[in-house]
Amino acid sequence: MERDPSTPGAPGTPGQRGPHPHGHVTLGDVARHVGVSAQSVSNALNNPDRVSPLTRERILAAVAELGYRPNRSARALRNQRSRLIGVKVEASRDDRAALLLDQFLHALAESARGAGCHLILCQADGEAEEIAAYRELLDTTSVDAFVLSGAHADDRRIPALREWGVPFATFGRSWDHDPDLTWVDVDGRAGLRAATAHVAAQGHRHVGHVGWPQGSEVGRDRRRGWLEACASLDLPAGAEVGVPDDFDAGRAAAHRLLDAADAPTAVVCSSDTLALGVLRGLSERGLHAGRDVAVTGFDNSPTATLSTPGLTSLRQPLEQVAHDLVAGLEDLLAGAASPQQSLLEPELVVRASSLRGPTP
Amino acid sequence: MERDPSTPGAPGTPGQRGPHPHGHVTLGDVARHVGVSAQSVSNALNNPDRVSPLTRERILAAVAELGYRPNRSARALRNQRSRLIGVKVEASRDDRAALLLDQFLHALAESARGAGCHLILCQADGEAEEIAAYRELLDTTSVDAFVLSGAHADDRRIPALREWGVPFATFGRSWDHDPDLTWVDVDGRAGLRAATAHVAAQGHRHVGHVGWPQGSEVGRDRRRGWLEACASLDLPAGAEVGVPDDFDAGRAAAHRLLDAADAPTAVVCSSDTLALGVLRGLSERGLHAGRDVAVTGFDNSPTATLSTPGLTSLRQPLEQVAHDLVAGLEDLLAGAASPQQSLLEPELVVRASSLRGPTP
DNA sequence: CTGTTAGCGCCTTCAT
DNA sequence: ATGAAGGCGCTAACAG
Repeated sequence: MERDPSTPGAPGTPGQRGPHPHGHVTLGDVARHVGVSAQSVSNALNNPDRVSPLTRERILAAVAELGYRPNRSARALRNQRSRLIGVKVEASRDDRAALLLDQFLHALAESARGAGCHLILCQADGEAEEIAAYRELLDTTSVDAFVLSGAHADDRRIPALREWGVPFATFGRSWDHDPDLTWVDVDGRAGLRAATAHVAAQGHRHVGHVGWPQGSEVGRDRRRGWLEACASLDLPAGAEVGVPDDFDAGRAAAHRLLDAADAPTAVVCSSDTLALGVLRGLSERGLHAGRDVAVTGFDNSPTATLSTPGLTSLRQPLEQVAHDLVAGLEDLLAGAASPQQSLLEPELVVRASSLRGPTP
Repeated sequence: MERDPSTPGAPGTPGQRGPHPHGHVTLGDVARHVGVSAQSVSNALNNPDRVSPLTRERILAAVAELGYRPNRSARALRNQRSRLIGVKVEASRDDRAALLLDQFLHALAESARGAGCHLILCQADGEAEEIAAYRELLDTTSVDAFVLSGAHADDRRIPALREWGVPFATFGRSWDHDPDLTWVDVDGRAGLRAATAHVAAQGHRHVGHVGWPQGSEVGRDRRRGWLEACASLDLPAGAEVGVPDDFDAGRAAAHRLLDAADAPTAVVCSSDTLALGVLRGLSERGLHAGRDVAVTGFDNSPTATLSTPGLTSLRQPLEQVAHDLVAGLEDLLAGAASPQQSLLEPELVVRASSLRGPTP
């Protein structure tokens, strides 16, 4: 239907846009049209100063007229550079990362385009599978570089890619102070400091925390932000619950915190998932988030907007993250000596769950 | 750092895996290692019967030993086929499509891998931008085919791609009964019939509907499912509200329905976004979803799991959608005469919002 | 059954 | 300033 391979190249066939069966305009077509060599066309486009201004003019006009675009495969073959960046997608889990993936991919695709690159996806569920998928893309010369998301301490992907000698940048730190790693991360510690300061500004003095301090540097880091803010604001040491990052754990955590003698009136959480669990926990006790207990999350996931009440959360600056990742890769590909590392502050998005006013 | 372009090919350099500066094993390397021509190696891999079993054996052994993988660019250049499928990602909107994007992409990447293909992303925000992005991928010979999501009536992308003669398949119908279109869609009408029957089975007789019947065939189709079920179950004609697909509209719709004299005791919605709005509307009136009023949504978005109470919803079989899309594209690329079209049933996922039991 | 030839479209190198 | 030659890695077509 859309294209019938059995009748390639019949002139006038839909999709026929040049003298070739496949309908693509090549360097040679432009050259013939102008009456110069293919080489001059290539130069006019890639080394403008190697060609006289006049011919350059004529060539560019022909390029525009014929709609010439360089063939990606030919260029990649010749230059040993595909202008493709490998990215993994994984099965959606109901956790923070998954909810943001589309926004992140969009931002990354946009930044890549700015660098003249495209994203190629690979699919993998475990770390081993992911490494294998990267290896395949690399062995088939499909990519110039990779962007890894969710880098963590003891990340096996990092030594693997490094050993292969392929440039890569990570969203998330490795937490081992590796000076040779190109990374971008969001400062969760600063984020929880901001959330804590915000609820304190609403008059709350007993600020509890729900997070997952074990097993993850990210969790420890966010918790540290809460602790630091409590200390610097002279709040009494708040209660905290450390749980895995899932909804029911957040729900249970809310009950545990509120059952205590010295129950907090505000709860800052290390993720939206946990915060939404806390919201449910509150509602199960007949309490209203915001009016009775302030609650904040982390990630500003779409869910945060849609929960009842709206969840105050910390927005990750994904556009900036994507931009810095691509810039870091460009540096690596250009042979930069020292890798870029950038730590970005999340932005507090205030909604009803942390405000005393009537629940809207 | 990860790779220093200024010292390519020093033997023993990380990333050095063959005799070439870039460290990739080529057909020629394998051929030399076995003592045959490059052509025979190619044949052993692509036309096994054109080579004697014994040499084939030896060649495959060498391929495995050296870790040969064909160079994607070279193969694409030679075959005029990139084995890349173009897919668009757009800025996340808080609507149904965006929340599912990552799941869909994952499923699609998985299916593509089964067909020996990869996904290449392009980024675009409006329809015009999207068409331009496709055009660029096509002109640079970057893709063999496209998968479009969210096809709708009067979709300008469809005639554009068709005119260019490039194979494509759409997630969503065009609704103009186009027999030449390869599409996969989820049967929203069947979905709303199922949701309506489910709440009826809970004893509800007054089943209202909140959807967006104007401006979208999808909305009209889903509404029709609700109407059909009411008719076939002998339920009295239920009240309905037609609104745009957003959270606040759902919230307002709940109030409008419940203010009426003959207020429904169950509300089936055409999207999770609307259903979540309805949940908030109920909670604002002090009503409990499930116990007081049954509510169902559509999409089974991550949010449905995390809302309070959990939202009964209709899960789209995205794995099957992805599989059928890729199968449809393979058919097109193989020159099939009649395009595949498949309509898949969503699966009702029951949670507390539609159950009379105590809100868990 | 195997090898040689040629060329996909592009760009670096080297003449002119 | 321009063009010719050659090759990136692969495979269809044709020898042998």
